[in-house]
Amino acid sequence: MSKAIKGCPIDQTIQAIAGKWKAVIIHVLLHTPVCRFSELQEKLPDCTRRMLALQLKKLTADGIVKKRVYATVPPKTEYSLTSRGKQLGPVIEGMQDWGKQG
Amino acid sequence: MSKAIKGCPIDQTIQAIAGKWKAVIIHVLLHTPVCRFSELQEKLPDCTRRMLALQLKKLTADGIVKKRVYATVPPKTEYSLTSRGKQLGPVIEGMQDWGKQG
DNA sequence: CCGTATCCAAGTAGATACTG
DNA sequence: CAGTATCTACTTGGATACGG
Repeated sequence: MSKAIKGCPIDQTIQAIAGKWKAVIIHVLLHTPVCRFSELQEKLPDCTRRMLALQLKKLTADGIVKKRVYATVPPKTEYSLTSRGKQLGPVIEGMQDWGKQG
Repeated sequence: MSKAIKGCPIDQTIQAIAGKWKAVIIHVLLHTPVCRFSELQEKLPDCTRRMLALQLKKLTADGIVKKRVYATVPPKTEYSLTSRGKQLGPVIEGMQDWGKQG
């Protein structure tokens, strides 16, 4: 999302969870700690495969989500939150609560 | 930000605070409850007048910020959080904390 | 099953100049 | 002082088709 604001912690966080899907993906992973790609798809039916893969990549790059790949046939991957990712729990739940009151 | 995800509270919240500036504007207003336009400019030197005005408009439309205009010369406006806006406090502070650890 | 590639529409952000 | 207008560049998100 364009450029970061220098020395602004909030902006760091915004960049990490911004976009249409990242926060909801984290929310799913908070309640389902280990998730396969197809599970995430089922839980987020409005998110295309492309967007899901893209956002998971960003989340992984930011150290929020970790990915485990099993070299099996058919392939299998599991996504889960890192400890840093889990620390976003209160923020995400707070967003959930606020949204429910809207 | 494109279209809302049906029946998803988190998405509501994301849409309300997304973008490069809205969350930091709210943060300023949490610590300086009543702010003139020029005060906000001073506190957010990297935000152009245009962006500041735009985001304040969205925040006002979403019922997070309220605006008070004094019909004086020179003109004077004051921005503050609505009660609904203040309820975002914990979320915004949580984002601040998480970002500081990054 | 788990993605990537390509293409396109829409939104977001910045620079700059102008106004009541 | 507190905005708006215009013009442009970049980013995001969706549809669809293809690949390991």
